[in-house]
Parts: sequence; C-alpha cells; structure tokens
Amino acid sequence: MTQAEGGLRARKKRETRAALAEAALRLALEKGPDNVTVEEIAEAADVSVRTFFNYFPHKEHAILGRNPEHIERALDRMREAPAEESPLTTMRFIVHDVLRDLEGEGELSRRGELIMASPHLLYQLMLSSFEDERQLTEALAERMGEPATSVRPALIVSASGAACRVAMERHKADPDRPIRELVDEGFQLLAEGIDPGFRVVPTKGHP
Amino acid sequence: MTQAEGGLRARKKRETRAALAEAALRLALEKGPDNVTVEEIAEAADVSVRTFFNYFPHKEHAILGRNPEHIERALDRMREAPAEESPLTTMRFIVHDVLRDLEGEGELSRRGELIMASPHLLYQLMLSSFEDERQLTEALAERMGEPATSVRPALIVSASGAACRVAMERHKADPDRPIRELVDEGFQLLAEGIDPGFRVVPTKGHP
DNA sequence: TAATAGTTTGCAGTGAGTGCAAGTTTGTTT
DNA sequence: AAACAAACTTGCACTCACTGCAAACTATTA
Repeated sequence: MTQAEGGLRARKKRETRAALAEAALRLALEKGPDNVTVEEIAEAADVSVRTFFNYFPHKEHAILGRNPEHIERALDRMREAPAEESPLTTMRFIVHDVLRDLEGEGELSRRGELIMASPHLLYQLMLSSFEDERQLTEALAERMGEPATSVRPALIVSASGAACRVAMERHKADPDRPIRELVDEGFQLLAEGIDPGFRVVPTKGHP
Repeated sequence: MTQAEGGLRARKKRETRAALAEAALRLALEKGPDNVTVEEIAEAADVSVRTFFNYFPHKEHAILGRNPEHIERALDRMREAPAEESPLTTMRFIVHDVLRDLEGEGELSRRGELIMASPHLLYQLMLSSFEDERQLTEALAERMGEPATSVRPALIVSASGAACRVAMERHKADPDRPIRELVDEGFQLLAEGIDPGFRVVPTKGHP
C-alpha cells in the first residue's frame, strides 16, 4: 500500500475535502443552506462538481462536515471509563466533551442554528447520530456486561440523545439558560426517574 | 365557504390522496422504496406526476402515508387524561394506541421494516415526529401546569420517543420479543430512573 | 523512465421537485 | 339554466441533485 498518509496524494485529498467542507459551511451560512448549489461549492473549492460527489454523498454531508474524531473520542471515552462510573455519568461526560469542542470552534451557535433551520441538514444529522447511537450502544452494552439485545444500554444512549436535543431546543428558545445547565437538568431527570407516578395498569400480556 | 366536506370535490380529493398513498406503499413494498419513481406512483393512481406533487411534497411522504388522525388522537388523549394520571403513563397509552392502529392495519411489520430499511423514509418519519413531539410537549406542559420552557415535559415526550425507537430496533433484532413488552420495559426504566448510580461531579456552575 | 494505481473531470442521462399558464371540473349565484 | 367564480388537474419548461462511464491526468513504485 502506497505510503500511508504522509504522501502528496493523501495530503491533497485532505486539503480538497477540507476546502469543500469549508466552502460548503461558509456558503450555507451566507445564503441559507437551501440556496446553495453544489456547483457553487465546487467552484469555491476549485474542483469540478463531479469531484464534489467523489468526496461527499450529499450536499448536506459537506455542510455538516461531521468530524469523525467526535465519535471516535466518544467511543474511547466509553471504553476507558473507570469501572465504578455509572453509564449515564459517562454519557454526560461525552456530551459535555462534544459541547466543549463545538464551543471551541465557535460553531455551536452558528452551525447549530443552521441545522435547526434546515430539514435536510437535520436529516443528515439524525442519520449520522443514529449510527453513532448504535456504536455507542454496542460499546456500552459490552461495558455493562449486558447482552446486545438488552433494552437498558440502548435506552440510556438514546435517552441521552433526547436530553441533548431537548437542551438544544430549550436553549434556542431561551438563550439565557446555558446549554450545559439544561443538559445537566435533563440527565438528572433521566437518572432519578422522569416520572415517579408512572403506573402501568395491570398489563394484559400479549394480545 | 363551499360545502365543507361532503361535496363531490372533497370526496374526490380524499380518494386521490388515498389512491396515491396506497400505490406508493404497495410499489415501495414490491420494489423497494428506492426503486420506485414518482412517475410510477402517479401512473398507478391514474393522475399526472404534477398532481402527485400537489398532494405530497416528497415521494417519501406519500409512502409514509402518515395518518393525521394519529397525532390528533394523541393530542386528544393528552388533553383529556384524568388529572391523577401521571405524564409518562399517558405517553404509554398513546404509544400503545398507535401500535394498536398499526397492527390493525397489518402494517406494523410491513411498513416498519420498509422504514427501517430506507434512510430517506426514516428522515421523513423523524421530521414529522419532531413536529409531533413539539405539539405533544406543548399539550403536556400545559397539562402539567409548567412553563413552556421547562425541561421536564419536553424530556418526557422526547424520551418516550426514544423508548419507542429502541423498542422497534430491539424487536427487529429479536422478533420473538413482542414489541409491547419492549416498549413497557423502556417506559418502566424511564419512570424509575435509568441510572441510579448517576453522579455529577461537583458541578462548576455556569462557566 | 516505464508501468501502475489512484484521482479528476466531462458527458450523458435519470429523476426529484417547482412555477406558470391553460384547460377542466365543481360549486354558487342569479 | 346560464354564467361566473373558485378549486383542481395537467403539460411544459426549467433547475438541481446525483450516478455511471470512459478518457485524461498524476503521484507512486519498480
């Protein structure tokens, strides 16, 4: 296999990808995500339209420019979590970690609003977070020593995602409440039980 | 205003819509959702392609054929819930109600699998369920007498959605476990608290 | 430097989705 | 019943996303 990643070829690929993602985000912010064409993005990155599609399957994917490092770090964090740390606690760390990154890039609000404003972006984000959730669930189930078909690990991951989304929405509606505070409130509720009054009427088994 | 809903015109519209949705689902099941064109659907329903788009904004929307009654019934159930019924209990009823409908139409598995198998369908489903969640959250917040910006009602609704999704996934992975059982397990966990061991490290307040 | 393998690009084509204007059907008014 | 208005359908022309293919190009390796 050619020289792994230091070569001119590999570097150029990284650069092209970065240029495309950058152009996509910039243009989307400038003109609104639905008013950008692939043609413009390609032009701005100085490649052909066809090349754009060699790098990204959809326009949205480029705008979103998901950083593969995020999920990687999240998985690492999950696997290396101290044995005595409870699952939801780990999930909370992961969420805060991602938030820190986004804030660091100064992109939390910019990209966040962009996403919230465009159904198509939301779509891609959801799809990728589905995949993320799947991987995280797998890692968590293993860590908890539960079978992969168990409900609890999956629900812990998925509900954490729900808490995130709720926090983002509420933060958008009321920007004075810091998002981390909202996230923590959500996790606290999930941990303690979201509804102490819950009662299932005598369940009638399967039909 | 013309005669409200008994007229020929209104009936024809309903019929056309139904014919399109029916054709869309049938063809999607036959050929796989990605191999159906709008042209085929329109042809099968005996209208022009242009007319198809007068009824549905996307192909996926037609295949999904979301029944507006579902969310309406859910909202009614939410508003009319007895005062002493806890929020999550109400959500559970709503979910079971929808499940019953789907089973009744014999569509739970057919349409469910179709959706799970196609990213684009999942996309539309998520988008519409976002809207549903928003409405349900609003109704729940009012019922709980909480401000609309409160985290708990939103999280209850959103986490219930998570429980549903988890149940569907697990059911798909292991069809022997009835979906209702999986749903109930999820709700039980949410109610009790998903993670008794959760501890936030001495929280550092807002940055 | 010649062979090789990875990349870019143009081209041709399918299909989604939209706006417009003309034609048709249904409902209302007189 | 005739005339009018409103709603619905349709064809047409158009933009844009996205794909497969084959030719041209370029970094890498022998």
